[in-house]
Amino acid sequence: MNADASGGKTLMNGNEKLEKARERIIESIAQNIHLYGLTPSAGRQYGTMFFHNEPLTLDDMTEELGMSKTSMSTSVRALSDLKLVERAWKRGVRKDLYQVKDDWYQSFLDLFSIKWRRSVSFHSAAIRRSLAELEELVIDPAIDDGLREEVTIDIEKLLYLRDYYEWLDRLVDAFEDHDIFNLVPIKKPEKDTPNK
Amino acid sequence: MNADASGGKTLMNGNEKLEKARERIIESIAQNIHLYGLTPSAGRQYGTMFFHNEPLTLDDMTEELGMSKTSMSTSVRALSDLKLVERAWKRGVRKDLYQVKDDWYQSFLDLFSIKWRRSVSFHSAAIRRSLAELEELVIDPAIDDGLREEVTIDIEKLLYLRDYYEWLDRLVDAFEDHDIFNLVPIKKPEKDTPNK
DNA sequence: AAGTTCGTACAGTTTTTTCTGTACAAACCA
DNA sequence: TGGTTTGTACAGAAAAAACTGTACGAACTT
Repeated sequence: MNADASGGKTLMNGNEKLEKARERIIESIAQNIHLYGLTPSAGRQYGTMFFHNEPLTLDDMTEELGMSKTSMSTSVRALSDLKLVERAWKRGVRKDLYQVKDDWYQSFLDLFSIKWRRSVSFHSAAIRRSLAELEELVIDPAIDDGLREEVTIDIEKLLYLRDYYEWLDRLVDAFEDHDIFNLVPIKKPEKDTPNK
Repeated sequence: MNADASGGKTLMNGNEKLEKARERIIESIAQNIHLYGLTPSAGRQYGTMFFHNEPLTLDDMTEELGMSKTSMSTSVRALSDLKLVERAWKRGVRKDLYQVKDDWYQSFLDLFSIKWRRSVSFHSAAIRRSLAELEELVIDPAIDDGLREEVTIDIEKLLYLRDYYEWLDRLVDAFEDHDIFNLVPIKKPEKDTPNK
């Protein structure tokens, strides 16, 4: 079991060490993926795929994670919806193959875009409607002055919100268009240059 | 009940209209607050506070939302942790008073900062550790070449992640320092200027 | 066309989260 | 000091979410 031929100070062999180092990262992803609105299981799935150098099938994942194929199917779909994972092809393989997208910067931008764009348009629609209603209400001569004042205050608030979501929309634009990299540049493009 | 003195085309009176307009916004917030990691209930609580022009006590919220005081207490804490809500004081009132922070831009930046900063440092720590272990492992003469190659690949991956989180950290800086407003400016500062 | 294989819809179960009521400590009041 | 009032910890109930097994349609094989 613990036979260790080398004169090292550890009881673990090399494979175990590698596995442990990977496991730590995977667990770290699992614990933080809630920021992406995903479950720890999906995070573990992602992490597993991340360290596999070949694309995986649903059956592979079932094997690796000891979970049902149904679960693998649903969570790989969730990962794909957020563009964290993409399909791959390999000739001769009939099963669907999946692999992680390797550009994490882009994945982050995609996440941001998908999540917040949806939110902005949802909110904007609600604000537009309520604003229209209140602007109609405020000029209604039949309402009393106390109410009119309340309505006026609410209109102010909604105008503020409208501006805010308009700003948020432009922020998403800046992410989508990669303008954000002008403000916060990526240091090392892809390859690391030797010696500084 | 539906006595409507005005000659309007609606059956609702002014108060109902106002209430409906508010309700739409509140529900919109409730449906989207999951982006902040909060429950719809907390969102409704926030929305209710948003339209109240006076700070609210826990008992007020219990009244407004028909939920237990315990729930109000826990979710107002969650809202405070994300700096969406702050305590207020009013002389003569013994109870704790809460109100929404009125700067949504700042709230957004706070959220971003709180959520992602924590994530970055968590990930970075894991990466540092695993990287150290693997760099020790890769120079171990006792491991075979197949394993060494795998370890080398993983080290590459971890270096990539390290760069990525370093970038994310700088991105959070840019938000915290308000540099983001240089890239995506707020249009109307606070007050809306009449006639452009 | 019959037989496989694969992915997912769906219903039911397990697990997790949210919510409530009770209980109690701290602060205030008289 | 004894009596309120206020906020929250905690245990249990209710609600929601995650997960599994079965079933089935679609695509491929022969």
